[in-house]
Amino acid sequence: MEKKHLFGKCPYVTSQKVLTGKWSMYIIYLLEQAGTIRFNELQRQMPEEMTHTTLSRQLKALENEGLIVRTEYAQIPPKVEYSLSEIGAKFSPVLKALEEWGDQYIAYMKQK
Amino acid sequence: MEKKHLFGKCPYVTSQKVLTGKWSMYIIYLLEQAGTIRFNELQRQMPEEMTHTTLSRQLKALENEGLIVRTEYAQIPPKVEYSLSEIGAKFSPVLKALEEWGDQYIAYMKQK
DNA sequence: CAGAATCCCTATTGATACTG
DNA sequence: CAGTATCAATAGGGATTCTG
Repeated sequence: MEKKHLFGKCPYVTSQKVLTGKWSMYIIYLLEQAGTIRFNELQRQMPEEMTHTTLSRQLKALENEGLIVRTEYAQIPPKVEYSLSEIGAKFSPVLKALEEWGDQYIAYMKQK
Repeated sequence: MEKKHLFGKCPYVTSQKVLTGKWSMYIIYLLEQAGTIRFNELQRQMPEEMTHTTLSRQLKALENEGLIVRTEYAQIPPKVEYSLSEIGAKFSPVLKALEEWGDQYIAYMKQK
């Protein structure tokens, strides 16, 4: 993923780029719910199947973008925890609005 | 684009799929601002260059997803207007939250 | 003016195997 | 456990050309 100059001038274009990853919104949501969560547990809680390769890449992308924090414990077997960064935590209102709209949208599409 | 079963159970996954298009957020934003807008005018107001082919595809995708309404006037030269649908208009709070967060994010990244 | 039809090209994803 | 490396498959965007 490796993006540069993500911070342009337009908040919409910027947000869109940050949220490019296919699972980014749900990852942020899970981190917000869990507070802190380990890699494998995160993978298990994803709504659809995904390989750890994919999850790993998305996490790294979000980390590079500054949204999440990765904490590695020097032990064997390895233990790595993820949580939201400060700016990542501020994404919360967006998630809230998104959840409400998403539910309305789902309901609306079902009735058709 | 042509997506099926966009309405799953999870509002986040659903939203993410709807917003997949590289320009979807900005298009919705422009339609919200303009109310009603013609194809070429829409293209001119996009923040970055994009061909009409690409814009056309994104608009069709958003139309298929029910977010926007396309009105065609039977005249020559053709005149087509786009506006938000009812469910599309309800996306407004998300845009608002997104704009705020995007600005914060841009400011945060600049200072680093 | 507002597309549709093509082709090309790249980014992203998925699958698999290997590692400390 | 939590990755990395590699390759194959795909989707999405961009450019060009043609149309009523």
